[in-house]
Amino acid sequence: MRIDVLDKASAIGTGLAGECGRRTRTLPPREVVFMEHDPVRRAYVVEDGLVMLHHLFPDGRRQIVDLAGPGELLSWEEGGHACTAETLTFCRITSYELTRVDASPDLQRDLVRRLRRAVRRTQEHVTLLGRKTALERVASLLGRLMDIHGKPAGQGAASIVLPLTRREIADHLGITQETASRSFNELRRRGVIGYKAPSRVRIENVAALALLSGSLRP
Amino acid sequence: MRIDVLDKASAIGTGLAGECGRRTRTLPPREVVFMEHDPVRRAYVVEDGLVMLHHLFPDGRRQIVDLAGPGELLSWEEGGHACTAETLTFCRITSYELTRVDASPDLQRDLVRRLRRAVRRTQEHVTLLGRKTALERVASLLGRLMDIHGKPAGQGAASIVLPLTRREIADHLGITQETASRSFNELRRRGVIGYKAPSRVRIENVAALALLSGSLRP
DNA sequence: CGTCATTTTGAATCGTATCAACTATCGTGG
DNA sequence: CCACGATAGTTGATACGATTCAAAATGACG
Repeated sequence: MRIDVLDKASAIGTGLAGECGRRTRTLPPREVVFMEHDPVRRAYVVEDGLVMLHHLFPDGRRQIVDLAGPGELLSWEEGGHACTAETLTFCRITSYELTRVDASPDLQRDLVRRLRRAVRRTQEHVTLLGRKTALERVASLLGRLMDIHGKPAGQGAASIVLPLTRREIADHLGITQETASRSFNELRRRGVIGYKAPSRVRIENVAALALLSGSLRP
Repeated sequence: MRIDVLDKASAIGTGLAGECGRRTRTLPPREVVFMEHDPVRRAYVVEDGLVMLHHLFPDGRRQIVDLAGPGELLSWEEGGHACTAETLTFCRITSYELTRVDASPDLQRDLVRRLRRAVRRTQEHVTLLGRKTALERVASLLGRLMDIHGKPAGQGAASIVLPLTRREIADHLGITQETASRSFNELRRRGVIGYKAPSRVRIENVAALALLSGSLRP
């Protein structure tokens, strides 16, 4: 069945390789976009869907360094890729040949804007990892996914489908899957969120969630 | 006395504001370059010295998000500054008016290269905060400061002067000052480093330090 | 409807934080 | 130049949040 999805995707896969080194691809969930250590030849922008950037330690520890949603730059580093990029949902990803980027000031300006946003996003994640509690981390992530993904569900509520497992959430937030699970349940116990299936979360109280995510005045 | 240094610096302070919105300033240690929430008007590159970027939580928690050494981009974010920048040593900092950056492709290319390095640096810090132990964090920081700052001291040894207090090191590494201090002493106990004054560290065994900093195959 | 992966829960343990001295260092003024 | 107070660093005892290990419960999917 995994194979089926892959084949289906390959069919859609080839985008129009039209002008100046731009390429758009559609990928199924759990597909590798590029691998750690690969040379960086293109800049990737997520048009639609959610992609994770992760780094694996030699001893098995894993850090999901960044999540990139629609409009966000996935990677445009110096030297080889420092992380592996993998889709979490069906994705449309546009990439630009780096040699061509230099030639087009307009394109460069656009990518720089996205790159600057990526810096800010990553810096914010640094403050999350450096100084937030487990509960604050989970609340922060839910807030971010809500902004990217969430559909309004009336009365200051919203619903989101989590495309990450508890394990992946943990590896993004610098905690363990058990702690992630306990934090979700704690948020539920407090009435901030609700869910029957672990991946279909309803934010019952958006304001409370924002408060719990730290970095907001109490 | 603090006043004296400031005055001295002000004297050196004004750089040649020559071509196209570039400005170079020399600042004494512990001087604010720009403040959180200030609008971003310039891109800053550290020519010489060490600068920290830090973010303050409303409840007093602090995260030192980044350290920028010679040749490294300090800030060029979207929107207002997310962090305050403060010198740790005497610094020479060049900044470029953003409106002029757009106009000069050469300058833009140069800054983009530095910006891409900043992303990688910050991503590496994410993995440090997400998945490393206190000892690994301190070892990693010493390794980085050695690369920036360190002077060879024979037989695979090096000496560095730490321009950060234990408290600042802790706020950079997502630990407490006590844990930072204990980690330093643990490294000393193991013979990896040595010091009499807390800020004048000698790396006795560079290879062992690299090994302890994690992310290296054992 | 059975199998496998994911999630949850519980209990014990561990690493780091916290709180509280104590010591060392440094800049300052007597 | 030395004594002083202030700041920074170290150390110890205890507490707590998160991890670890184990097992049960739930959910996804053929």
